[in-house]
Amino acid sequence: MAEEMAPKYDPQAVEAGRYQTWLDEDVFKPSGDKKAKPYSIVIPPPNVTGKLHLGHAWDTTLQDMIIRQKRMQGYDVLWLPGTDHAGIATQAKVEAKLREEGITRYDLGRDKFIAKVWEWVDEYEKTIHAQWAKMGISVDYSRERFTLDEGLSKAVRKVFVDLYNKGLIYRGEYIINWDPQAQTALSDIEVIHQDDKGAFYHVKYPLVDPEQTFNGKHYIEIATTRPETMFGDTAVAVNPSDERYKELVGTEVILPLQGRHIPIIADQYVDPEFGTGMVKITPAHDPNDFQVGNRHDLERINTMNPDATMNENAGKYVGMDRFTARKAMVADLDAEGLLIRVDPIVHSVGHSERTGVQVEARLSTQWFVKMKPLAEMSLANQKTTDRVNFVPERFETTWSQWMENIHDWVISRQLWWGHQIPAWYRKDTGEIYVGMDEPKDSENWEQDPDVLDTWFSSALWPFSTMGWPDTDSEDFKRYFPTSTLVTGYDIIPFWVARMIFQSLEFTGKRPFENVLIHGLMRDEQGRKMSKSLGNGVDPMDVIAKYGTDALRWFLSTGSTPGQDTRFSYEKVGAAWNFINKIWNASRFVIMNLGDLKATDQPANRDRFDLSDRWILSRLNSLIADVTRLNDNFEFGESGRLLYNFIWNDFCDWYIEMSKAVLTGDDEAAKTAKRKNLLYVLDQILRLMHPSMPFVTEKIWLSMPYNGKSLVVAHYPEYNEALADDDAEKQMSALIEVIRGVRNIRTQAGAPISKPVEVLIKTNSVGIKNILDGNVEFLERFLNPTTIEIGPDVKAPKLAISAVTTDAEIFVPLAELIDLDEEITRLQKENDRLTGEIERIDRKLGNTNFVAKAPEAVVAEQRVKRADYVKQQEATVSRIKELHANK
RNA sequence: GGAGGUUUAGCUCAGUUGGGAGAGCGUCUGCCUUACAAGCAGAGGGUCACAGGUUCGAGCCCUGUAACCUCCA
Repeated sequence: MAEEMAPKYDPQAVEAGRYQTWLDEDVFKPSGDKKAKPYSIVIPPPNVTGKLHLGHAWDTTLQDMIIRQKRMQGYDVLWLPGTDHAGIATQAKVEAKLREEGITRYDLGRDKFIAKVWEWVDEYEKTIHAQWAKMGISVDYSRERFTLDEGLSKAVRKVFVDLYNKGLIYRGEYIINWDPQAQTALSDIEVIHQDDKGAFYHVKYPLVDPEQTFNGKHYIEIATTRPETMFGDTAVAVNPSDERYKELVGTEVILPLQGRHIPIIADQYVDPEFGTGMVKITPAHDPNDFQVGNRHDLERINTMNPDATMNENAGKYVGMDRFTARKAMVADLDAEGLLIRVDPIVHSVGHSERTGVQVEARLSTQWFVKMKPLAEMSLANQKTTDRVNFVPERFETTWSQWMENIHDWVISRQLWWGHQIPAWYRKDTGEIYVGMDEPKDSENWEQDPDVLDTWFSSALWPFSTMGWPDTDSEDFKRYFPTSTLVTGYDIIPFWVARMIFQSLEFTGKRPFENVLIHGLMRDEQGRKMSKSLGNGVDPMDVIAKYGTDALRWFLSTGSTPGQDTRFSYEKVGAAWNFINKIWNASRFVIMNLGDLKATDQPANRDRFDLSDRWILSRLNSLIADVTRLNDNFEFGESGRLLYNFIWNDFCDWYIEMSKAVLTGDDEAAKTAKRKNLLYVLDQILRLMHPSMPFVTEKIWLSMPYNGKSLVVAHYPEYNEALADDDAEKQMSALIEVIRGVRNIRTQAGAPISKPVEVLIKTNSVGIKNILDGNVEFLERFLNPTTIEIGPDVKAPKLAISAVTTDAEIFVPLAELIDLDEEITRLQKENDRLTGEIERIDRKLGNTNFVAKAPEAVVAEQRVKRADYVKQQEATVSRIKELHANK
């Protein structure tokens, strides 16, 4: 039964309770239809203790659009949701919370601490679920996964053990990125480089040999940005080809403040152009120096504790924080006359992605994945038919370049929250055991206390969530490999790349056929949204203001694939306006259905008027275009087409024209019109449902149907029988005439409420027939006193005119017309037409153009020319007449 | 240093195998026309960053330059 619709779209009223109804109706689960093709997506799992931001909202909206359309198209659709334990981020949060209570994780101990984190997880998971519900995403909750689930943890252990046994995971001492606040190792991509203010400290390193001088001095000059690591220096290096320092190589200097004798060595690594061309080598505190140290067999002296305070190797500076120690040492160098000068510089400094503190290069024993073989395999796979399609394509370059320059992946993290590394060390011998389960004589072994990098488990997400390593599991067989993955470009190395190589390595297949990459959501000024700037926008606030559908429409159509987008409430407001337009168009249709019984078919063709044939033809090509564009993930383009069709074709023309019929007294025509209005609206709602599910469902259910839910209704399909070029041409002619008269009215300052006489002179039988056949529409749109149409229509002496392709329009407005003004206007029009004709003549006069351009293009120019000429002739003769009347 | 992106109307952005550039918002004018005034009907507004090249023809393809942004080293 059609219920009364409010005159204004109210998202709160529309959305209330709807999501729960969908869940109750269980429409988000796969159909399980074995004859249908499967289509699957796994959600990029958000941090379980985080909150969804606009980036998530964007990401999930795109996925939901794809999923809802595929579901309506009859695919057996699975969208699998889940969350990520986010090791370092989550642990940092809980530790911060504990700090407020004045305790540390060590006070609690590992087991109690982890229990505490689980409490948090349970609480925060609810937030994410509530947000997903608000967003309206059609995921299958019965398959929801968490990266620390038993099944997924088993997958993690299996992958670790297998890679270890294949020699692709190893443990070793290496210089790694160290977060001194979280006190854990970080992988290279968890380090954010940013330009910081620092200084080059020029320091004297005295020569050991009392007889030796260099440039007449008894010392050499070393420039360093990190004097606090000085106590770890084990050499000074110069470039072997640097003539200036050749004589020094092989001699020794005295390490200032410390007194140790260290050698001067030659190594390619040193850039002679940079600084003084001499660098101190500190193998335990710099990754490059570490490499130099390996080449020259230098001692590695670690001078810092894990919390970045100085250790006993730093002499009297022991216990000082690294930055305090820097100041103290510089002051002491100065006091001893060893500081030459301090040059301020801006240089790139690594910071922890999570805690923001300056990262230390630290020597330690960690677990690594040997990346080269995995990277090579991934790159090779892109040359096969099992390749991953990056959309847009250019992101494949981002990925492949990263894979080509790959470094080994540090996977151990000195955290408690995560997958504990399945490696055990024998207490007495130190022997290493790696396995799925702990050794039988577990009392003799101790498990590695560290956990794995979170990305190690998310890399398995597309298949671990499907039941792997149980390769016989139904979901794994049916829905893996997945169809499409949707994520931002910022996460390509972290996640996309790792899913690809882990999937290829362990399942022999790509994890997904397509990876759709979107950009970043920026603020109104184009800045990245960030906590520190405080410019983040909570999607829930946007929804409270404009509704989910408006936010979704903005997110899904407001951007180009791969491109960043600026958020603004104004844009969401525009989306609201559009939905309000749909709402009101629907309101009009539903209010005018009369006693029309349930139908989802158009009227019989023999009852069609021109506007019916036209709108159905337009709708039909819209369906083809939207389907094609969406299949290519071009949602912005398809959105524009939908917007234009609904607002311009459907609302401005079709509905307006329908009023002529609906207010008439031909009952059969009325019924046909009602059916067609309902049909087109129904198709529109189906097309719009994937991007704005709430409002379309609400409207659809208030139509005289027996439909259960749009979620599982059929998506429109192109129907050859509805294509009608003839109707589209005729309608264009009709619209042209109506616009012509409207233009005249504006020029004359004659509002629509003032009836005017309309004269249309045309020699074209076709045009006359169209106009005669649709005179009811002309009357409705033009408010004429009389309309005269034909070849013999006489141009009135005083009238404003307009010229269309095959007709001249006159509106006699003796009292309103300013002859000179009208002549000037027509003269301008004449000039424009002259210009157009000249331009075309230049083209057609070019023999190369006529010879080489496609025939259709040449023909089109000829048609255009003929049209312009006709219009010009009419304009010129009109000017003459007006002159004659002066 | 390497790679990628961006540069189109006042603002934010589209522009689908090259065939005289569009939208939203804003501006101006006129309308409370029975779905919508958050609306309707009109209008104005652009040497498509710059310089070359290819082509009958370039916003689109090629080369170079500039500015801004991002990633990597």
